[in-house]
Amino acid sequence: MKPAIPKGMRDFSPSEMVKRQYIFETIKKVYNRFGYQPIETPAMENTETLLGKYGDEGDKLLFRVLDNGNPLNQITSAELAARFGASLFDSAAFVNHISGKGLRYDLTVPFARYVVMHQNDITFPFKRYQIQPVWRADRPQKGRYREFYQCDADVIGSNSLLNEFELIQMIDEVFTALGLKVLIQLNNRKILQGIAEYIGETEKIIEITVAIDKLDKIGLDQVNNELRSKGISETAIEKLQPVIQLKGTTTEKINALKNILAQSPVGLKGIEELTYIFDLLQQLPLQSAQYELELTLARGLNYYTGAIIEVKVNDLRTDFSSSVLGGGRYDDLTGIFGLPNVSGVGISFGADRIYDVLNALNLFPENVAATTKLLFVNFGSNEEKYCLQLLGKIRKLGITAELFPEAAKMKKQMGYADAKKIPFVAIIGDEEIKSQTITLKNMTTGMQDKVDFETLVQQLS
RNA sequence: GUGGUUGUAGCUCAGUUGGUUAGAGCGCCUGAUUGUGGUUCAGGAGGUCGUGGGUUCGAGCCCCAUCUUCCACCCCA
Repeated sequence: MKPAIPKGMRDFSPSEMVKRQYIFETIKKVYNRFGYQPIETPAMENTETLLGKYGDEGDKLLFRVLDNGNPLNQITSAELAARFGASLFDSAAFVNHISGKGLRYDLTVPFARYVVMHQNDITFPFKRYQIQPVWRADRPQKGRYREFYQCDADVIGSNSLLNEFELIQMIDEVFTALGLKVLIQLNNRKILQGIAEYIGETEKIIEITVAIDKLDKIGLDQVNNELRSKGISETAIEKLQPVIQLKGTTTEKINALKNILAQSPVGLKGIEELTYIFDLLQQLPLQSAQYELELTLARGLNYYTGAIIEVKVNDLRTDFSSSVLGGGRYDDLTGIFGLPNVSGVGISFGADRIYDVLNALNLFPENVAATTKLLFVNFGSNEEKYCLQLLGKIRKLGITAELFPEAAKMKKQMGYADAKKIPFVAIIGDEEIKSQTITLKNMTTGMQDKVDFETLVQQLS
């Protein structure tokens, strides 16, 4: 049979893995330094944990896993025939009947489930990070994969806005370390709700936010058309115009919003929250990340209730427009799992997109590919044993070294070192063993020398 | 889910209006060089032309279906 992998999923070769690990390590280090602790959850969750958490669109994108055994055995053939034959055959119910679990769609919902299940062992506020793949049955395209890694950090059990601030600091730390210029866009769901109230369409907040989220992409006219098609009244749309077109500095925008939302307690609360965060950012400036208030930022996920965070690449050398991070606050995510009134706030780096951007911009450091430093040529069993001793010593000193596993032709062994870009080769035969020396060849210059062990170590470190 | 696009050697790609035995570059293997890679030279292996149907005397090329690639929409990291 012909080897293949499922649509939208990828293999990663060594040259890619060293770069990927560099990203993961950078993020992990920052998370650790801020006191976040790692957890992992299983690739699969029960269907009922997943369903209904990401909206109708999200439900469609869930990978469903067929029950083990033959789930159809549980249905009698008569029943099946009746269901299939009936015009009202409920395919969704049928799928649920034969599939009790699915691949996780994100890390936030499994985390909420985790928190509820382990609430007695957790000290709140609980700061956790989680770096694992998630799966979405989306059509693959630029910056979009069916299997990709999210790098989440969340704080659960604290309402303090200091958490939002800390998350923003971590975003800055990570992208500064990676050398990537980014723009952190901030918004607040409460402000969006206030705007919906202000224009008299409180019920349509989701439709409104989804539409205005596209302002950048499709322009004002198209946004208004979409609002109309969602049944928003003309007067509401008219009232909305000056709001979504607000220009100026963050302070100017906020001042304008204070007037507009003066009658909306929720809206004012949102402004207060944002102001608090912006004040902190002013007192303790970020290292390299830019930030702004972006009123059209909505995010699709239903569960955000406060802060909304999104990060975009801010480098003219690339037109990569997808977000490389998303996040926000969700006041009652654990409620549906039976633990009400616990607030959480978190962020999620999209590692695969960050990889694509760093690669396009050539921002991976040269030395990420820290490969083998020294290869011992293998001449046979006697020489092998001798080399193994030296190899052990070298590795103890922290130098990456290997012995070619068979006494192949010299050409083959040298070719291996060359292909693997190993900078030094140690050639040890009878002669060298007798004289207690090592013939050390520098593969870049092509020069070689007889040296003792100390000199060898010196050359390699 | 909607619209478009792609598939020929390990990789990148040629392949004429449908016509004999499907090519190139790179890579790989062997040798020139039995303790010396990257350069050079000589030779060699490697293809169900994504898959399944159809049209035709004849299909890599035309038609249909399907899978895959990439892109846009929806949505999103």
